[in-house]
Amino acid sequence: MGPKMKIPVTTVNRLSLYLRVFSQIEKAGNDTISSKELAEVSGINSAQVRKDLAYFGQFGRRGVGYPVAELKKQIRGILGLDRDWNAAIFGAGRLGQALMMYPGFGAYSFHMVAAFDSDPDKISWELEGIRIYDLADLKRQAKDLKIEIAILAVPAAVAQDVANRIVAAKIPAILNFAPAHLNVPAGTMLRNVDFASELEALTYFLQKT
Amino acid sequence: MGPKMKIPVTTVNRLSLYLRVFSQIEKAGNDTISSKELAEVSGINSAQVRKDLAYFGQFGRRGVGYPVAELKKQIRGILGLDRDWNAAIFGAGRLGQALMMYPGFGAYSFHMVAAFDSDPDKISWELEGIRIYDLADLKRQAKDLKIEIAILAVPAAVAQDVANRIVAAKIPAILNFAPAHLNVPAGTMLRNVDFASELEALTYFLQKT
DNA sequence: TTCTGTGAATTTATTCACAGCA
DNA sequence: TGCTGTGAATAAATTCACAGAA
Repeated sequence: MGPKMKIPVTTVNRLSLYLRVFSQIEKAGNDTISSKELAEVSGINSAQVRKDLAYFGQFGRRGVGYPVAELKKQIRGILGLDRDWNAAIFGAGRLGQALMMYPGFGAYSFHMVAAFDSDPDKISWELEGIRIYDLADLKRQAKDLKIEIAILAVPAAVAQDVANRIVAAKIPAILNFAPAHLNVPAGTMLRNVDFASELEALTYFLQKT
Repeated sequence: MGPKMKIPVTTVNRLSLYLRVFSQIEKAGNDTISSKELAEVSGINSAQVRKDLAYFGQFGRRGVGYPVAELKKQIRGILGLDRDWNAAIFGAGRLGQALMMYPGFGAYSFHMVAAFDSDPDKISWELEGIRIYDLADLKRQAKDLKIEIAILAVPAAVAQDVANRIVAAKIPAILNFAPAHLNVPAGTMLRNVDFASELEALTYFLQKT
């Protein structure tokens, strides 16, 4: 399968699901896993699993399955997790602070290099070894600290404005936690983590019971 | 369009997006909005917007557009946000505590009635007026407090176990914040909020720049 | 005219089903 | 035999394109 082939976004999302599943079943000790087994624990069709993996190479062996350790390493490589990424938190309010302390980030391949806020009472503080900078200094710090990912945890009302500054500072990716819809130019990567939206989908389906 | 028609999940997700967009543009003052305008700010095709809304009724007027206030009310009703939902947090660690304090929940239609943990140092505490109960008491409290939504913020390693207890306590919906893949029976609604997974998708696309 | 509501066409994603390798 | 890798079939979601109401 050629390296130029276009990969569906849904496939990329499932690759991280497979990583989760691996860390959950790894103890089980088998050093290979079949697409059928991986599919069952993931709640996905087995042909889908094979197709997802086949986009990136021939990792499996017919009659045997996939070597777990090797496959895990491959997926991490595909997702770009074989190196560290510099991230910064925007908004040092409650959510931002909780995210600064969240052990999950460090545990994966993310290095939290800074936080930004515009509240003078917060600026220059440090939390979990992460310094809080003035948002007004963003352009300089983004360059000096080589920030690659912006984690946006500001109130919805100012989210678009802060996003604009992030774009202007040439940070190429934003993970948005604010319950707001952001418009960013094509060159900027954007993903949303919207609790409220997920809850709203839950209540829609709950209603129909 | 008949009420028996099956609604795509993607449509339900977009309905909450439209609500976000409304609260962002409401100040602009116009009392109607066209599918084209709504599509533009939402980053969606205008036929998609019309189709999404048409699943639930004929809310628009040809040549005019959709009445904003009315449409907003309709969407809230469709999503089940015209009444309150009792939710409880599972896991009173850092993430759980941050979620307990998160103003967003109350602001929408969610009422946080309890938290659960199994750490004796945390049990019986209260945070933001939310009492922390012993996880062992879940079955009784779930019934007494009429918990309808479980917000899971425990470590990944115990997430499946706590999810099993939630299912056993007959709570019909789970919003999972743990970076773990959960298996739940068909009668239980499950949605995942996985920061790490979103970051991993970002790095995949960042790599290719 | 403008803009909705919606069938038809298209694109994208998932699942089937099987040839071929270990 | 057991399982991958992958074309072909199917299903689902999106977009086009236009008839018809205001």
